[in-house]
Amino acid sequence: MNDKKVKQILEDLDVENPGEVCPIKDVLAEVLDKWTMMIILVLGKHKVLRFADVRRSVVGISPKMLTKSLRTLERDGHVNRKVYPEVPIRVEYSLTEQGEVFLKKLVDLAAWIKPHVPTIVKSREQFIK
Amino acid sequence: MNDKKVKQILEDLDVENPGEVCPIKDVLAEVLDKWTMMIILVLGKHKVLRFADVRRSVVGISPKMLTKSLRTLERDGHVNRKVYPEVPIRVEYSLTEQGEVFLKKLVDLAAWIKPHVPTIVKSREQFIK
DNA sequence: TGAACAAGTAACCAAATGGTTAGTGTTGTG
DNA sequence: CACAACACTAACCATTTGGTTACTTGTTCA
Repeated sequence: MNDKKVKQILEDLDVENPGEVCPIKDVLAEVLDKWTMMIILVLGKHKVLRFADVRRSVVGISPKMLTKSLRTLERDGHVNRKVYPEVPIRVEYSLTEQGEVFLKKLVDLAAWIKPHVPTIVKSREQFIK
Repeated sequence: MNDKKVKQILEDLDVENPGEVCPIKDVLAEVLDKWTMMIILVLGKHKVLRFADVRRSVVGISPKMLTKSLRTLERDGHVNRKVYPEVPIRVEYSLTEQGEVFLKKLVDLAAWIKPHVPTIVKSREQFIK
């Protein structure tokens, strides 16, 4: 591994600067959150979904967390929120271009980690105490 | 984006299987945890560190979280823990080969996300309410 | 004799996280 | 005329998370 690159990233992530807000860590943490990740993935698959659709697709999510996660994704520019002021109201969610980029990275990450998982599971089983 | 691949990952991540334990999500979540990530990075930079060294390098971490994170990393096979039964006791931590692989991926991920951060920060500022 | 050291561990506590349930307002349907 | 549909929001509460502080253990050094 390239030491210079590691050192650079350590600086970028502000490991030695206590108390500082690090936007890189922040953006990463938010996009890699359990529910957020799932929402990006289902929006990647279905392209356009209404609130209730996402709720059905992401099994187990509560309306509270769904709203919260969608707002964060919207705020960070990963998701479009389009409101149709009909009655009953209709709201459609979809990935932005930036959201698509993140989707791609998430899929890559999951695909990359997949073959490592059996080894790790084995390592866990052998770990006593 | 390749729809087949997204569909495959959605299946791998068990989005539609409620209550199931998904090892991929699990392994990802543990390695991407705030403190765990920092520990992998400082071990990548310094190669071998004692408990107190890691504590100094990862500014702000409490001994409780340090122990917990190191145990998880050891359990998952990312970190070696070598005990020298001297007095006072000496314990050295270093990355395993697998840990080095994860380090590389973490650095790649951070490096990749870095140029996206200013756009996201701007998007946040423009987001009202 | 007793303080210091290393690598934790134990006990306690505050804060954050997130689930559940009920409610909002309007309109089309049985 | 009551109820379902939709996209949330508010209030409440249980659980989880993680920080702080003090303690352990055996030997060496002052």
